[in-house]
Amino acid sequence: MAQRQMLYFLFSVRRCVQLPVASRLCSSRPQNADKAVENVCLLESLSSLGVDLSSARRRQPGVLKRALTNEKGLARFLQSKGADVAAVASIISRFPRCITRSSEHLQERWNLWRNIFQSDGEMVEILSRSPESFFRSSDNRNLEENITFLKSLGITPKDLHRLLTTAPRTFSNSVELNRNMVELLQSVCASVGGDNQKEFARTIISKNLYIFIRSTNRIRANVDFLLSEMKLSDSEAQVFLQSHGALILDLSHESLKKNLKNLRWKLRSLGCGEEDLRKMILKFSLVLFMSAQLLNSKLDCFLDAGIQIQQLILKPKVLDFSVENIRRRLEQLRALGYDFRKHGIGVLDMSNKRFQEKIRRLENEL
DNA sequence: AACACCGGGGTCTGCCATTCTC
DNA sequence: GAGAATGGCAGACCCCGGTGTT
Repeated sequence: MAQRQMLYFLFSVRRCVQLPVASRLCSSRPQNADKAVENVCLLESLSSLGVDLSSARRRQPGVLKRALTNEKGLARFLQSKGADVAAVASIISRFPRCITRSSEHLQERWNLWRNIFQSDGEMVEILSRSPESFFRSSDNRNLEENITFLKSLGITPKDLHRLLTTAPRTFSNSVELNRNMVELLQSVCASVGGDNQKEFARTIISKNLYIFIRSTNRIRANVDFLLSEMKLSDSEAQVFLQSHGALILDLSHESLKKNLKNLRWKLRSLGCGEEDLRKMILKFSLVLFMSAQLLNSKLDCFLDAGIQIQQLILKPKVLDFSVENIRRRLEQLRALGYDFRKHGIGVLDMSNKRFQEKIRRLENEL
């Protein structure tokens, strides 16, 4: 008991609480010899929780050598929040360092996240999905500052929730990293003549929830590339970046270059020029998101069905649907003798429900 | 009623390399 | 020097329906 009180004292004076409270002190060897050796008691304890030791060892071998850990406390904590035994085992197996967090630390971090979520269950779901996002950093002050910072940008509670749900890693980034990203976005805004930098950044974040888990280098490279390749005017650039263009920034720089190169090549081979390329991208930026192979196979589906490339350039949104969906629809329309030259391709740009209704109407007309 | 325009919603981790800290 | 903390990367859409117009 005295030992435990001593531990309590030690933890309370540390800035980043990492040590366990109600943990096992089981070390059968002297300190020095212990260094390179796994803690047998810990291994047994983890096994009893159903942890996949080989997975844990492969990911973070150092954790298995620690004398002090809090796996039991962690398990109790997570179970009290609604996680089942299998979920706890899976979390530890995938991010073993989580067992080095004290119960107080866990409670505090949980509370900080919980302010943004609706329920514990929702959080358990995210933690099970991505244990690393929650546990990788032990800095609760940084987490708090992050939330304050993100709120200060004017991000709505709804978007904050979406951000934490979709890209939970954002909240484990250092505030500096996140701030750098916002500053980059604001400088981009200024460089394209925008006057409301805050609004600009907020819009891009809301459109692209993954932005904070990308590097500023990537975003900068992609923005520079897109603006110079597409020769956009300031106002075009502002609109583009604040709509679907925001999503394109996610791509690895190499993929973006590759995809644009392919699209340019494909259009040229069909007799189109730079203006057609620009038109297509501005109308439906996500055309750049598609891999060369996927894009080409979709375009070929349409062309093979007798649709003109100019029709696709004017209505590129039809490329948004999956190849299977496109094939199915084209087949249904072919069976009905649908004439795209006469009726256009708008029929292909509908939700499935609406499309099937349209097919029924066409059948009745026959 | 049928169509066109438009924007929204879901989705993303697990690993490696480097830097920091003790 | 070991382990912890942090930054960065690969991978590469699809679908729905509200609403205004004709």
